[in-house]
Amino acid sequence: MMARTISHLRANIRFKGDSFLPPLQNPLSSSRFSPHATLLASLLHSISFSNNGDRPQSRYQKVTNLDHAFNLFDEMTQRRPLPSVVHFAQLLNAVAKMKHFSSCLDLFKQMCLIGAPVNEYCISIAIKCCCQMSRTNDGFALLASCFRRAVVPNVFIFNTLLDGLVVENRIAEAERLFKKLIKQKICEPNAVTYSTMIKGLCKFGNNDIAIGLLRLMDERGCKPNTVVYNTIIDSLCKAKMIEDAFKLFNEMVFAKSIQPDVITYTSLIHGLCNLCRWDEVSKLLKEMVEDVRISPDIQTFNILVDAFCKEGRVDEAEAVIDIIVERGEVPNIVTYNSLIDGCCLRGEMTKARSLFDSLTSKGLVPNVVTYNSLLNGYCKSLKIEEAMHLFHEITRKGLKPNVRTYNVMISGLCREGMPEEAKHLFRKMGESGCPPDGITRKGLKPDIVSYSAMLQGLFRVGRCGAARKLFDEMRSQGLIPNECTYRIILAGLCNNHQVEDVLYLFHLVGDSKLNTDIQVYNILIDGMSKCGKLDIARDLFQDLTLKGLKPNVRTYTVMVSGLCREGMLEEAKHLFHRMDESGCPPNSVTYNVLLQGYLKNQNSDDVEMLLEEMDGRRYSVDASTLSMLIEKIAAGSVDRSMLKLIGKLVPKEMMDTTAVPR
DNA sequence: CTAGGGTTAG
Repeated sequence: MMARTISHLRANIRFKGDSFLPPLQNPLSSSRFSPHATLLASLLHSISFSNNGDRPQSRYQKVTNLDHAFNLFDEMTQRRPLPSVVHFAQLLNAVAKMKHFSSCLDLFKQMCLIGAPVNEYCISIAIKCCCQMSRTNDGFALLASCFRRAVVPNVFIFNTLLDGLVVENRIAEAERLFKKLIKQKICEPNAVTYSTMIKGLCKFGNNDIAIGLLRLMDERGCKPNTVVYNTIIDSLCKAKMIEDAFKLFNEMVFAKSIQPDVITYTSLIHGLCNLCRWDEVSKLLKEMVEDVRISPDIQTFNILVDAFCKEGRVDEAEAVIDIIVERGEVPNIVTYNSLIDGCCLRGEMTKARSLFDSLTSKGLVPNVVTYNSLLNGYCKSLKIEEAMHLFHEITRKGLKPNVRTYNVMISGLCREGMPEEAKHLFRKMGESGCPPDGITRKGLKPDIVSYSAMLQGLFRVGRCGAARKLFDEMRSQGLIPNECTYRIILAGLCNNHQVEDVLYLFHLVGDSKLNTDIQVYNILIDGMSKCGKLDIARDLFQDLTLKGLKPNVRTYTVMVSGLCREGMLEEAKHLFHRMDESGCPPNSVTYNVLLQGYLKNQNSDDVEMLLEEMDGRRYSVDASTLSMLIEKIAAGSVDRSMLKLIGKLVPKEMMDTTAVPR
């Protein structure tokens, strides 16, 4: 009766609590906070609080710091008779919950040493610690000790080990263990076993097999639950297979009557955000809020904040943060990291910096993600000094730079033509050892992105030999070059006039996926014509259509540029006119390229016509075109009467820095 | 009393 009253009350409160959320058609015209709503909110809070007061915790469960835990453990081991295994287990669990996995293992080993009682619960905690530290093999060694102690391992232990294998990406072994449990009837998998195995399959993109396993568990009499469905739905969303995700969602809700929860909705909303399907995001958000059992939480809102930031709508993201606060939730570091990253991506470093500086006053501590966004922003804004300064601050603050941190710095230094400094960091990242807390973490290893950035830097300063050596080193590390590496190498070789090597590599790769990319052709066409091999560039341009590739604006532009370079103005003009017909209209860059071609070849009438067209399309001249125009006017090869028109084509920002003759 | 699902970065 009481339970029914509470749940009824809760439902009502949740329902009225909807007024906290703005109308969903426009999530940003936020409704103000009514006093009534405040009252309901505090009531809701008190209800969820009183429900929570289960059982008092024992002194072993209450341990909150490591010293305390060790002292208590020492005291326990002095007692005779020894305390019960339950108390030891509670202490172990408390230490594990604090994420002091290796300390927890030390305590477990000591227990074994002094002959304290050890049951399968203690062993499962110890195994959990091994797995959490990516030392699943040690977990299996502990499993062996189960057999020696005549302790029968239970399904908890196997689930933990299975998860350890999945965490370490040892998917084949996970599958083997899973099958062995069933075939040898070691223990019957439960829903957790299935969801863990399904998570592993999803992690490797085997969504179909994961769905197969979902069917299998049902057939074997293990009812799928929300977690199992959520795991697959999220994986489908991440693979942009949103229709399949919704198919499963409908099956779960309507055919199986399994309740979706906040995680189900959050996954789907995230998937829709990634596809920019905003109407459906609103619809789902509305559906979620109208279901009295479900309410969006901070993670749901963080996804919305991030989505707005990625759309470049930082103002709207900030409005979502206001809504979070109005609803009585607390924005966390993830919320602000998205916001800071959004500013950095738009080059708004002053705002990013002031957000960063305001974190402390909000009780938030920047983490390595925060720093990486700022580093990236500073590097892209060519403020390498500021980035370097911040990079050193990371370790000073007791944080550990990760591979991304290093990669951002490496590419930033390379972009500035400082490959030596980049290489220093590149070598340094491998040396990072164990942090002082004794938790063993793997040292950082340069990954494919680190190598690619480094290669780009070496090519930039013309050090092809060093690039070649680094490429071989990368291969010897077992790193497979990806499409990005491939493009960097092609462009690098082109820029250094290594024509034969480029063509050799291109033909070596043949018709593989790498060469069915228009970007590759753009690099090659541009590269070949810059190396004076216009005939090869032309062949490539002919070739790409045969391979089923569609030239884009860049393709046409580099081709026009190549033709202009060789003074083949008629052909350039012809190609230029073909662009509109091909549904690929020239952009500002194309116009500038052709204009420079005309200017170099003293084609005054065409210059005027092109300038008029640019004005009509609201395009502007770039800095190098402008200086060439000025030069030609000074030399008298372009008529001064065009100055007025030219003035219209100079963007405002350039007016301040460039002297335009009057 | 232990085990499984959703958010941020190049």
